[in-house]
Amino acid sequence: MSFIENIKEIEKCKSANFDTKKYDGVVVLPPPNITGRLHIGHALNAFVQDLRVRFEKLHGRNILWIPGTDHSGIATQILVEKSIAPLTKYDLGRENFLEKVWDWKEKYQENIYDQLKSLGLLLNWDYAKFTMDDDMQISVSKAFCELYNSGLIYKAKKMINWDVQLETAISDLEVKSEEMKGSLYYIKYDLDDDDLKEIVVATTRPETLFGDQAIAVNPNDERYEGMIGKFARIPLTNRKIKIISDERCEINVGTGAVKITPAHDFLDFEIGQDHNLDNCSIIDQKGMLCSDLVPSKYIGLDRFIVRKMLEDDLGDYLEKIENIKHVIPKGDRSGTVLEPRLTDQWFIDTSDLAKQALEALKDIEIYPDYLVNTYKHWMNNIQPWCISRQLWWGHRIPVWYCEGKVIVAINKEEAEKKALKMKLNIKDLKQDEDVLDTWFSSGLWSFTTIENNNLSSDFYPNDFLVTGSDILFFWVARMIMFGCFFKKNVPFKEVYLHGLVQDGFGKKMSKSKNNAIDPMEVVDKEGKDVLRFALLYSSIPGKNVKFGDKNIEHSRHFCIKIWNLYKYAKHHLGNEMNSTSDEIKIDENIKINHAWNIWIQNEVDHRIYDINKCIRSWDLYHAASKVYKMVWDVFCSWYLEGSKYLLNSEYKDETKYVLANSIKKISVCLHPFIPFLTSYIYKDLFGKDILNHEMSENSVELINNDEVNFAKKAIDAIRFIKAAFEIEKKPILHVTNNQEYKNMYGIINQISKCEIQLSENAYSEEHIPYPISDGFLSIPIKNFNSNEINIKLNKMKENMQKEYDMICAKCNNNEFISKAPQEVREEMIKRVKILGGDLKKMDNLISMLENSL
RNA sequence: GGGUGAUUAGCUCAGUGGUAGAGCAUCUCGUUUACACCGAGGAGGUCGACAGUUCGACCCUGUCAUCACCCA
Repeated sequence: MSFIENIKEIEKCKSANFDTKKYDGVVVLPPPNITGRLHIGHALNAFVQDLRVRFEKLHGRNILWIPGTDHSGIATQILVEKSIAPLTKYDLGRENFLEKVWDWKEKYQENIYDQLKSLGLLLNWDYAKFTMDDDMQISVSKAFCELYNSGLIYKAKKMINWDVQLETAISDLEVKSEEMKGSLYYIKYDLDDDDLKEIVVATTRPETLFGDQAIAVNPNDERYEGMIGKFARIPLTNRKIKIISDERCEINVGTGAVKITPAHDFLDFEIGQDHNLDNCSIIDQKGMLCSDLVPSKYIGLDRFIVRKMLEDDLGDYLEKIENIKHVIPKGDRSGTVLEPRLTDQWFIDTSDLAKQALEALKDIEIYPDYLVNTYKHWMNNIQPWCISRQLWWGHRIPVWYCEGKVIVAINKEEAEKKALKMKLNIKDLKQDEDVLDTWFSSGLWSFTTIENNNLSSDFYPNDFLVTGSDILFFWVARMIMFGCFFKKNVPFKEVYLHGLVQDGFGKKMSKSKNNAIDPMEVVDKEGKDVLRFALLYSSIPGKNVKFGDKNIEHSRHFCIKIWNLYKYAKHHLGNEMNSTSDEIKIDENIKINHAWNIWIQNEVDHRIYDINKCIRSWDLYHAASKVYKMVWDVFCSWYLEGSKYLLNSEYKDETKYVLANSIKKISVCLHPFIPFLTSYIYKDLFGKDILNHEMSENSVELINNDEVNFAKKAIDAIRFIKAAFEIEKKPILHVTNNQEYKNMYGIINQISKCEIQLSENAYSEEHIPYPISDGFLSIPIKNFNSNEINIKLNKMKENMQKEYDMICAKCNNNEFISKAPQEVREEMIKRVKILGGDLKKMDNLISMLENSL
């Protein structure tokens, strides 16, 4: 059976049991939208959390990990509207349309849940929540009322960014500025009292000229000194507008004179307020021209069409058109050019919330930490948050209107009660048509999930939050603001923000570019563990994740390596299986004597401790790469190879113990990264569920092991010589060393495939003596090309000499001697001694070879 | 315009005030013993540029260049 077949079988097994009545903490899954399928970013996000949940479990903490989905107002509504085409939502009416959305929700929520389940996560499905569940909706209404009663929510007529395609207001965060090519139109306005004089205004939006209320110039602009206070006439309609002066008008832009259309531009609005100008709107919610200020031929036409028409219609009034590049605000979801509009909207006054959210930083660890600055910067420049949306799908704003009065209540019954108290006619009670920004309910997620699952309030704050760095402001910041306001405490103790998953070349994954990797396809083809390790091993903190087939291949190779490690262990430990329980019996009291075994136990313990430290600080890339090194480079390439000798020696029993015990520890350490494979290995070898294992957590110092160092250096040297000189397959290694490292000869022999002989004299005509620290290797060579060897040896000597000279120069530098720390000086002196000795040996070797020619 | 980060091997990226690292790719050699989905070895780098601090800088500090992201 191939590895893939094996792992597919293994992954079919249910993950080890994790049923517990008692939880020590709560973590929430960032709820995916119900818009479709999971993408690779969801997989990364889920794996990171699952890693930590398993890690904590292995350290004795049971974390309740709560799944859920998000109703995602705008995105879902767009999709459902598309799905009912050619009908429109207006054809169905609000109630019928919403029924369609709920059908959609049922279908896609199940889809998403199935996909999450196929990733093999420790989510507890009994606690799953949807942002629009009845109880969650009540929580949202309550939160709205509380904020309203505290004076933090208010309704106001303000300039907001309006999406003409979606026909709704959006928040500042949903605006994406894009640099585009555009035109600057220079338009002449006749002066009212003097037909011969004119004022030229530069604008990028000529179609708004019908809504002009003034022309502004800078008070310091000498060109227009005499014109301030006079009147000009709008071309085509001849309406009179005043020429005003305002410092916000930039002298160097265009002609220095700008038209002021308070209803259609943020700055114009401000200027208009200060100069008591009217706010006549001439563009409707669809981006069409309206209002009786507009000539009838343009009414009902799109703003861009009118712009084009005006290029002709303005005739002589249009002085010139200049090509420019400028920044255009576009809707994040729809991609259409946004229209600043003056409308009634609900806002949250964020200034106090932001203050608390900044103070809260002392109670939250943000990883990677440089994002703290980004967070602070945003909080310090925060604006009121527009929370109302002119959509149908979402949390309906819990506000009722009755006989001109405003009633804020958690539901209709409460609103009626209040209306009756106010002696109003409840027949006139009408709820606000708008819904809330999706992020409003998301902002409450950290505690509404706890409360609506009837969990103890002790579970707040959550242990941690893992999410994408792209929603730091949308979600993380809002959760912190809301957490501090509603619960008087931060929502979570730690936040880990991972990057976006991009393709192997750093490009955004998208269906149109055909570079998207579907996590479900990878799971089908490669297995959950392979996808998981591939993603974890690619996610460098603070960077976007570059992810391609190479990453998957690398991960697959690693999983196969582990599989083969297991096969080796099974083969050598197999006969130690207890026939009844089918598990390896480990004698805990066995005495470990051989240096190779002593070394690996210490090495593994030390590395595991180090890896755990990385995991705790959310440095998963380094944790994964250290895991990789421990398994491949240390355990398989060194220890395992040596154990092949030991398992046939007098050290057989202790070696079996060390092999089994190390694999046990390594499996547990690996488990959060590669759960299915390790569960299987652990269960098969040790007969228990891996998640019931408890890791010990002592800091372990690396102990220097001279014997092992000697063996490794000897093996390195033999390998080098063998490769460099292409000597015969089984050379004899003469060791002039004393008996100190005798125990290592078997291992050296096993790994380097050399025969070991003790020899008093390293120098003889058939041998190349090669210096290794604390001894000599004497390697016999025959049929060698002496010229080639000479070149190689001299090159080696050159390198040694270079290093020797450098260190000598350092040691002879008085300033170095007097200023460098003692340990560095000692290190240099030690190295100069060793290098000096090696150089002498090398010299001897070279001259000996030359003499023998 | 403001902010944050980056610039290291052909590619993707780690890294540390004291001799420059990994994976992939490339080249050479090697399949009897967990693994060719493997093992051994080689080649390949003025660590973006210029100053400064330091006994010593790829690392710290400044300036500049280029790139990326975020906010206007």
